[in-house]
Amino acid sequence: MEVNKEIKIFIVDDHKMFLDGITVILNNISGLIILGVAENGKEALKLIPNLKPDILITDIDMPIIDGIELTNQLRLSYPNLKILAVSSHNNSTTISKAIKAGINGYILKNTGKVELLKAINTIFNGENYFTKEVKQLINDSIFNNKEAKKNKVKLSDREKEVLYLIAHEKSTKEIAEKLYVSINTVETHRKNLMRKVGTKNMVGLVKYAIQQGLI
Amino acid sequence: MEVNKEIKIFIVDDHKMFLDGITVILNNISGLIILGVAENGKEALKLIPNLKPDILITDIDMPIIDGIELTNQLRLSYPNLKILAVSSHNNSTTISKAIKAGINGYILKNTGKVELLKAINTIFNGENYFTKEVKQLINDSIFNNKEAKKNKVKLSDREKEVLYLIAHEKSTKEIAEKLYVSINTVETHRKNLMRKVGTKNMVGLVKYAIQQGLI
DNA sequence: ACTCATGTCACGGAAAACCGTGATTAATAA
DNA sequence: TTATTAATCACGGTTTTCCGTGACATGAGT
Repeated sequence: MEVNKEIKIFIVDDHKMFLDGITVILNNISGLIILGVAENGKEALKLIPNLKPDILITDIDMPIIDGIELTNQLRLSYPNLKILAVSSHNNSTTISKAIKAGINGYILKNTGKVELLKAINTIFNGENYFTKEVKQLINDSIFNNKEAKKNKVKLSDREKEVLYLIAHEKSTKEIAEKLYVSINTVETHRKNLMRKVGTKNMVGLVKYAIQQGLI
Repeated sequence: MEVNKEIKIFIVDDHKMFLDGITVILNNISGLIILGVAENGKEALKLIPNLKPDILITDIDMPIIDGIELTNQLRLSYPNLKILAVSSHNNSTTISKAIKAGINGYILKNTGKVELLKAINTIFNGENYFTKEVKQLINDSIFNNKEAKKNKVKLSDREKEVLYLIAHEKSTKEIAEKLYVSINTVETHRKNLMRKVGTKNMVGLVKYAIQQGLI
């Protein structure tokens, strides 16, 4: 088992215990290299230009320069730097700001090591990683539009069944036959689905179904 | 940073060097526990019932009882056991058999540690994990149907544009207005899209668009 | 020179989706 | 008890999608 790439990491946190803990954890994982650490944003800004890490793991709540301000200052100069925010609490305003600043991931301090590794791997591979709770908040508060409404509606079992079949490219007629009900009934379900989901056609329904993981 | 869960792992490989290597690597990662190892399938079948691992990492090519046979024998008795196949070569027949046997993941021996960890985390969380090359093979050979064709077709720029708008819930009329062409033209594009993608309606197009990351 | 893909447009008909409105039954929640 | 929901069905009308078929111009590649 060869190592293809080593991920160079820089960590910023004003809590020394946390800093030490995460450093030990990540140091014991080959494939990862801790290039350096800092206890505040100012120090981080000095060190990062020379060290050129792949990933910056930063606390959000820090004195003077917090994680968001740090991200803002780094984002333009280092567009390829992946920034993983680690925070002890999750309020939507902070998360919203962090996302706007351009972080690539956001996890909570009470999440396990397994998820930390997953987050690191994910953002290193160019994707964003947000922990489950944060995803929920994003849906609930930032996307305060159609999306939010989409996620609030409750579909009945029958409606889910119909939606599932729609998303599997079945026509109304086919669905009616499959469920042993009339075409009119299926059309009513479809209408109700569109009303609940907030869309005007099948395309919206399919997108919703995929987004919700119903297919 | 607390550890939520520890992942219990059992490893089978007839190459002792590989076995030692992977054991050392994984032992250095907290969150993972190597419960035991075996150099052949028979030995593994003896040890696994007592050790009850979460994840079995097994080589595919082994004498007497190979990884696929091992999977077949374990799958029924231990439905919750996650099995990660590790193989040095990737031919579609083997992969096909492995998937039918019920493995949860398939990676290659030349992949890095980072991906190994990703695979372990992924299958531990109940999802399947297949390395990129394997995914490609799956698409090319096993799903020798619509899916394969879907991934082979080339859409023209204009078609992609139309597909993008379709997936954004625009009607033919709206698309025609937006692109300054006639409705007939948009319908032709849509027809060609459906022909190329291999579907009979908008639902299939949207699913394709999402799958291809066009929206 | 010829073929092929692309992009444009047209026509007609069948099928399906879309929309509004209303109704019945059963079960459940307030 | 009353109100709400889920699930069922109906009807009529409009709009859109779906399908086949054909045509023309352009440009790139063989």
